[in-house]
Amino acid sequence: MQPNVYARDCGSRQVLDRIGDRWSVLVVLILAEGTKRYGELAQRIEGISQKMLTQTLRGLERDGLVTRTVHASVPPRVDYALTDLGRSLLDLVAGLESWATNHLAEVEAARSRYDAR
Amino acid sequence: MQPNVYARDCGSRQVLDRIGDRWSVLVVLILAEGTKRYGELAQRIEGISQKMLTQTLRGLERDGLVTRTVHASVPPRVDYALTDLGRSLLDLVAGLESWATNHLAEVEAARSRYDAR
DNA sequence: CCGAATCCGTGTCGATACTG
DNA sequence: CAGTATCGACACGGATTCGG
Repeated sequence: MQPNVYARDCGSRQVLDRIGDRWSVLVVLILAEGTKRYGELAQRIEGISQKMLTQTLRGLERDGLVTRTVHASVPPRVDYALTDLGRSLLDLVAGLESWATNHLAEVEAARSRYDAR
Repeated sequence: MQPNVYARDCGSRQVLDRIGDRWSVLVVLILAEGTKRYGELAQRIEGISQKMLTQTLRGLERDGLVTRTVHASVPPRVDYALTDLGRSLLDLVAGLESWATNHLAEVEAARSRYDAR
């Protein structure tokens, strides 16, 4: 039987949670361009704290979606890149991004209507 | 210019957040089958609290993804259904579900490797 | 200098109990 | 049946500090 996302204890829930994570999607989208340094990720994603960026990257690394490479140099340098598994997510997250941008106006209109009610 | 999901104050961030919401995805997937009552949603989604189900449905309604219909009867009856906008999300969330189920094994393997490290 | 770890205020989540 | 109210626990986020 297929994993069931509606079941409480099915791991597929946790997988969905990671995909759904607000920061994970943005990190994956940027890493789609290629290997990036920690600092570049921090700059590109406005509003993310160092703590959450580190935590997000750790989670993605743990789930096998990104690799983390530490270069022993001064100044220190840490590179992140997508794994094959991570790249298999690209179409999906790119779809999310384009849906969000394409339907933003409709959603905002619906919100105005709801709030004015 | 297109909305930029990386910008802090762009509404597309909020749209992404709703799509990414752990419960929203599950609710939308079930409503894909057709109109559902509050109670049926609560039963189908294991582990969701009444509070979060209500909150999730309100959010989806506010964003114009779901309609809420109250029937003045005893016992009360409230129906939820997807709007056209909500249906436009179906392919995407179905894709998320299938990715999660299809790659669950790989993710769990990666986690074991990481945790054993 | 860049990246990670720590402390702490705050908001959000979940469980339980209660109401129209 | 379909919510609302309340409260404790936990996770988030910011600022600061540490470490290579």
